[in-house]
Amino acid sequence: MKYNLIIVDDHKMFLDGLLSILNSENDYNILLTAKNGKHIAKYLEINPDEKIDLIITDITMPEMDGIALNKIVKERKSNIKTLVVSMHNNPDMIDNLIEHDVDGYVPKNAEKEELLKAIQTILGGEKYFSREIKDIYMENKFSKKKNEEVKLTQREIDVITLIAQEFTTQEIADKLFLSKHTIESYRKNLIAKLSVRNLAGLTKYAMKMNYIQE
Amino acid sequence: MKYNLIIVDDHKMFLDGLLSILNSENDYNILLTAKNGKHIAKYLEINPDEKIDLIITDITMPEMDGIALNKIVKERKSNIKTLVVSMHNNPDMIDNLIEHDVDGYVPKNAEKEELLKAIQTILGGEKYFSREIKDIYMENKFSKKKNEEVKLTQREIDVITLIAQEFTTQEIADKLFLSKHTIESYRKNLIAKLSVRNLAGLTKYAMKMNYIQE
DNA sequence: ATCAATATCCCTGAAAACAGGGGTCTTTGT
DNA sequence: ACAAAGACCCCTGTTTTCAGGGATATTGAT
Repeated sequence: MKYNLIIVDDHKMFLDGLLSILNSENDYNILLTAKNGKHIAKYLEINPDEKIDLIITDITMPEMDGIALNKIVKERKSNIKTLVVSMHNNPDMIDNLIEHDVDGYVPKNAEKEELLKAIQTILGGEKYFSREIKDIYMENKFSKKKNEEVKLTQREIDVITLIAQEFTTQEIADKLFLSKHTIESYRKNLIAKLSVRNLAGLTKYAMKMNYIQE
Repeated sequence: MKYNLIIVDDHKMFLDGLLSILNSENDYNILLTAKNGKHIAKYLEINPDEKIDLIITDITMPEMDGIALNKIVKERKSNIKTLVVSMHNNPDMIDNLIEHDVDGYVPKNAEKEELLKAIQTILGGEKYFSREIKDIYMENKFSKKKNEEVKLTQREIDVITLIAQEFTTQEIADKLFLSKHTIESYRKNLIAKLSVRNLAGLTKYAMKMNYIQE
């Protein structure tokens, strides 16, 4: 009996690569491929009883990315394993995935052999993370300890986002229906919390955290 | 007689994808694959007389990226065609490639058929760019006209870099052995030139231009 | 030789940011 | 039930930014 796999990736050529690797193995049956997580989420909803063993997914995809997909799968269908194959090694993404019980993570520049090993390991019930990914995860956890878990409230995120979008204090106050003084307080707290010196530091933080895109 | 191709990409799995696509065609002989442009540049140097028809390359790679590789190939071996296959659609990268006579550009999310068409077109002596890439290129040229080529002097780059690194005006003045007033003038000019509103805008520009990494 | 671009410096006044305090009220967890 | 955390507001005084005008000296290209 073959394992049923689903592959999600918005890069056609990469998909072809994965397919050619997996088709040369006999144990895997590719149920479905898709360009984004939304298709898969829908599919799982419509076919609740189908036996699906593993979903292999990229991270950056239009509409619904791999982070969101993994979250949904683990919340609704925790018996389905998930393996992320991505070229991104953003520590926060990795952290998010691991917190949401992803079963494995292999970078896209990994050897074919490692990918197959990851799949086998995961289907065997264990987790598989590439050395590189483990290192990034640990490094991140370690340095987070030093920074003493800087966590912003939603309101603070609102304010820092607007600051990074080049709005003045008064404009932000108007937008949020708050007093100018309140915004000044938030800015002051943000600068202290994030250990930066001024607007430039706040802006960089906002970019790093993807509060703004530009 | 087969065409001799070289493929450069640091993502093993993607390489496998390309190989499986191209091996199923009979016209192509894959001479060599590599993980970065440096290997290829070396290879071309050592084997100056080998008949090479086309180099297919990614853009982001360690050591020597696709931009640099294309430049070198076109400068030293202009008879070798180059095709970029990348998921990046940064207008400046595309612009750079086209200025340096790249023969084609196909995004990684293109269909297999489009890739093959691109290769055939290029080997036939014409250029091939995906609709998407052409659009980005034209859009960029068009909007550049509007923005009237914002070009910063080296000194301005120095100043904006330090600003984005969170230094105060006085600190920047000290570092550059200039008066505080001079830095203020530079900042004023930068804000005008770049059509931004404040430090946040300057910081974002500096990041976009890679003046700072963080 | 000359002209444009660049680099440098200065001033004023208004607006904004910043440091460092103060506070109330509501929500949330235990 | 009560403490902690968050959201919200205010004040004073200093520093910095920003818009708007200047100016001069050097350099590079035509």
